[in-house]
Order: sequence, then structure tokens, then C-alpha cells
Amino acid sequence: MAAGMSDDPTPQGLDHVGLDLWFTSLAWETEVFARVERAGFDDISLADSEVLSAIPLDGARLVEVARRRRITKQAAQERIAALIKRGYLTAEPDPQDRRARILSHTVRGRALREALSSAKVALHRELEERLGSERFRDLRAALAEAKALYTPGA
Amino acid sequence: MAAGMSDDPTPQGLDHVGLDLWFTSLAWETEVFARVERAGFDDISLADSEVLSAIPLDGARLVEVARRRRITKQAAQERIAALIKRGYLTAEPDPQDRRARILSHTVRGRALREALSSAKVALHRELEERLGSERFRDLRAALAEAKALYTPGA
DNA sequence: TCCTTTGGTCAGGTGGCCTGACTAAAAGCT
DNA sequence: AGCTTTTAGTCAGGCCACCTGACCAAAGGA
Repeated sequence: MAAGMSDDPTPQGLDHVGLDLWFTSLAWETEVFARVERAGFDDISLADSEVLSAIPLDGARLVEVARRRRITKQAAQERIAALIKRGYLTAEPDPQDRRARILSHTVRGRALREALSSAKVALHRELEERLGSERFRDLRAALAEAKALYTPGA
Repeated sequence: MAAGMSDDPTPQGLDHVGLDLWFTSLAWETEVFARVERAGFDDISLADSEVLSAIPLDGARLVEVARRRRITKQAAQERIAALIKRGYLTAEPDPQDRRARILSHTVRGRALREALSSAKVALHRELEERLGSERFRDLRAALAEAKALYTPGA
């Protein structure tokens, strides 16, 4: 990349709430992962993290994970295999059902799960502090109304 | 799918502004595409639409599109090829530069561009009406603050 | 002129999904 | 008991939207 290029090559483009929503949502997600990475987890993708978070502390089966995440069991299987390979999950045979495997978190898996949820809780609280509880409540209410407005079939 | 399954298999899960942002943003995007589809464009993906919208009315080169969309020129090329194949774009040689091709919208391409931007403008206005201009302004301000809060490096 | 930069293409790879076809165990029926 | 259907999981292959690396030909400067 050459130095000295102009900063903003294309200021042209619509300005609308859709972009506000999109960029804010993106910033949230990016910051969650930045914090989780700082907590020592740098080998995890968004999809991985969502699958990991979908497994409760007392374990779950593959098909349950797929249902919760609303993906196919094949897709769930891929994420789960990756999480097992990286040491976040373990799979043990279910004594009640010889077809099934019970997926549970390893110690590191629980730590990651905790890092994810505490990063989210922290960001939530930080925004609440920044805006004050009234504006924060207004924000969430407005978002809920927007979501409802943009979801005609429900 | 079997009938009579319970509606919400997993009410368990964090509730935070991140989800509000994510779902609202998703609802916006979904509704934009629903309207564009209703306007007669059903063969277009989000990535396609963003590339199409990145080309100004007086045309652009492939590398410009790639820069604006912040993707590689190879990725831009794929989207552009798809848009040309579907009749939304044309490519003509640049008389000033024999390496370059000038990409411009076809009539249908301009129509799609218009459908996209007018759907967005409509959704923007509808939310403003629903919330009233004061709450709407507050929403956008709060989103801007949230985005800034979650973007530490800037 | 030579050499670097620029516009674009080709080949191959990855992540995160998908459908379809299949096996084996469990559950329901008669 | 037997037979059928459902359920848990696997295998194979494909798609989309990106990516890196290697390249070519034209343009533009020293």
C-alpha cells in the first residue's frame, strides 16, 4: 500500500439508521472478541463461540446444539469437531442411549464460555453507565420497537 | 418436522443489548431485501447488492469497487461477474486506459440500485414516524455513542 | 529507456453453511 | 415377539463469499 493516500476515497453513500444499527452491532461483536482474545482465547471463531455457548453446563447432544443454533446437525458437527480438536469440548458415550454422545465443556471450555458471557455482560453494563439508566432503557425500547416494525410477519 | 413440538425449546441464554442490536440490525436487513424482492428482484444476494451500490451512476473500475467495499479485487471480480451475467452491469473498455474496463449499470441495474436505496430510505422514515423525531434522534445518538464506546482504537 | 506501479486475471484454498443418502439404535405398534 | 418409524449421528459432495499467491500487460515516472 502506498503512503499518503487520501483518507476517505468515497464519502458518497446513503446515511440511514440501518447503517447505525449495522456498525454498532459490528462494533459490539468486535469488542466482545477483542476482550475474549485478551483473556487468552485467540483460536475461536464467532460460529465456534456460539456453538460452545449453546451447550449448557450439564452437557448436551449434537442434535440439541443444532436445534438451538438453528443449523443442520452436519454444520453443528463441524463446529463441535473443531471445538473438540482445540480442547474446548469432550464427547462421551451416553450410557442411556448407545447412539448418542454427550458433549461437555472441558475446563478450558468452561473458561471460554465464562469469558464470552462476562465480556458481553461487561459491555452491556458499560453502555448502561455511559448512557445512564434512562437513556439506556429508552435505547433498548426503541430497538425493540424497530425490530417489531421491521418484522412484519410476526 | 413433527407437529406439536414445544414452542421454545431453550429459553436459557443471556439477555443483553448486543442481542438487541444484532436482531434489530438483522430485521432491518431482512426487510430491505423483502421489499426489494417484492419490487421484482429476487436473484440478488447481500454481497451482490453492496457491490452494485458501490458503483456510482457514472461508472467505476473494478479496483475502485474493491477499495470501496474493502474486499480484494478478486472477490470484487466474482460479484461483478455475477452481476454482469444477471444483466445488472455492463463492462466496456476504457478508451483512456487499455488495461481498464468501465463498469456501469444497465437499466435494470439502475432500477435495482434505486429499489435498494428507496427501501432503505423508506425504512428509515417509517421508524422515524413510529418513534417520533425526538426519540428517533435519541436512538441515533445513543447508537453513535455505543459505537464509539465499543470502538476503543478510534 | 528501464523500472515500478497499476488494472485485471488465473489457480487454488478456507470457513461456515447446505442437501442427500446412509447406518444403527431406540421407541411405538399390533 | 416382530415390524415399522423415529431419532442420533456420519459420510460425501456442493455453494457462497471471501482469501493469498503468482502472474501479465499497460501506464507512468526517473
